[in-house]
Amino acid sequence: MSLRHALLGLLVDRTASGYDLMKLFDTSLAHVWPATQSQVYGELTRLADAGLLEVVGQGPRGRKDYALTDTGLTELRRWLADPSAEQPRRSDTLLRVFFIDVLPPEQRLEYLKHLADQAAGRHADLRKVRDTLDWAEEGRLTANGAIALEFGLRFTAMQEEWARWAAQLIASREGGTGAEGS
Amino acid sequence: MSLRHALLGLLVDRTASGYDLMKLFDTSLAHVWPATQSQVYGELTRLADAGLLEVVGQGPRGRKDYALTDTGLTELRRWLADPSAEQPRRSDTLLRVFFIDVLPPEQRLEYLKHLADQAAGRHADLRKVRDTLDWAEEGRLTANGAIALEFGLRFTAMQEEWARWAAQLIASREGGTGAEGS
DNA sequence: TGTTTCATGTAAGACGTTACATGATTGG
DNA sequence: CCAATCATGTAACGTCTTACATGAAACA
Repeated sequence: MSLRHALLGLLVDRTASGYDLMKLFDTSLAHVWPATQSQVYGELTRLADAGLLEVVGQGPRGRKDYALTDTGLTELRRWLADPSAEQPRRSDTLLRVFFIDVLPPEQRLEYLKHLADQAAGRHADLRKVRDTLDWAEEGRLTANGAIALEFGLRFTAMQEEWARWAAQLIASREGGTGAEGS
Repeated sequence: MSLRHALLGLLVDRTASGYDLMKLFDTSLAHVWPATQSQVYGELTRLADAGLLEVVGQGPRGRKDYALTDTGLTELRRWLADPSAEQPRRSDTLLRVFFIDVLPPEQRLEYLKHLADQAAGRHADLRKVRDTLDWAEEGRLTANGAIALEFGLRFTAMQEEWARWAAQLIASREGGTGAEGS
C-alpha cells in the first residue's frame, strides 16, 4: 500500500498534477517504486476523496493540481517513522537457483554466468548515472536519490560476486563427483 | 507468474498433494517465494487443467497426489533457461529514504539505525539456520537452498553496512550546514 | 469422545499491468 | 494545419492476501 505514500511524499514540497507525478515516477522513482499512469490517476482520486490531498488549482486540458493536506502530511510522517512491515520478498532468480539441477550441466553455469554479467551491467549503468548526476541541483530527491543509488551499486556488486561464487561452487560439485542431476 | 514454476519444480523428484506442497512453501521456499494455501490449491487445479500436472493417486480425506507431466517438465526447463524478465523491484525501505527529510533529524537517524539493526538481526538468524543445517541430507533443496542462503547472508550484511553508511552521511549533512529539512 | 492433524476448497478485496479511449493545447 | 505533448480517465485481467467453510481420519 505504499504507492499512496510515494504520492504524498512527492507532494511535500510542491503541488503537481497526475501528469507531473507520472514523470517523477518514470525518472526519480523508476527503480524504487515503479507505477503506471493508470494507478497514479486512480490513487490520486482516492487520496483526494479521503482528504489526504486536495485539488488546489485547475489548468488547461482539465489539469488538476494536487496539494498535500495536514491529514496527508500526518499520515506520511506516521508511515515514515513506522519501522514495521517488512514486505515478503519474492525472487525468481533465487527460485531458479533452487531448481537449477533440472537443467543440463552446461546450462547451469551459463545461467549463473548470465546473472553475473547482468548484475555487472546494471552496476555499470548505475555508475554512469552517478557520474552524470547534476550535483548542482540540491533537491530532496537528488540528495536522497544518491543514497538509494548507493544501495543499488552495492547490491549489484554483491549480486555479481555471489553469482560467480555460486558458479564456482556448482562447477566444483560437478567436477568432484559424478553427475547428480535429475 | 512464477508460483506455477515453483510448483512444477517441487514436483520434479516426487509426487505430492497440495497439503505437502504447502509445507514445502512454508519451510524451504518461505524466504524465496512465499505462497498461501489458497493460491496453491487454485494453481494446482489450473496446472492440472492445462496438462502440466496430473493427478496420479487419491488418498484419505480427498487427498490428491500430483505428478509432473512431460509437458510440465518441458515448461519448467524453458522457464529455467529463460534469462529474460527481471521483475520490477519495489522497496519501501528505499522509498522511505527518499522522503526521510520529512522526519525531524533525530528520527531520521533512528530510522536508519533501526534498518541496520534489523538487517543485522536477520543476518544472525540466517547464520543460525546455516549452522543448524542438516548437511547429511542430500536433497536438491538443501544443496541449492544453501546457495540461496548465502545470498541472504551477503544481502543482509550489505544492507547493514549501507544503512550505517547512510546514517553517517545524513548525520554529517546535518552537522555541516544548518537544518535543511522541510 | 474429543482434539489435533490432514485435506481441500470458495469469496471478497487490494494491488498491479496492459490496453483502450478521448480530447485540448502548443509550437512549428 | 499537423504533430507532439499535455492531460485524464476506464475496463479487463492476473496475482496475492485474508478470511471463511467444510469435513475426514488419527490418536489419546
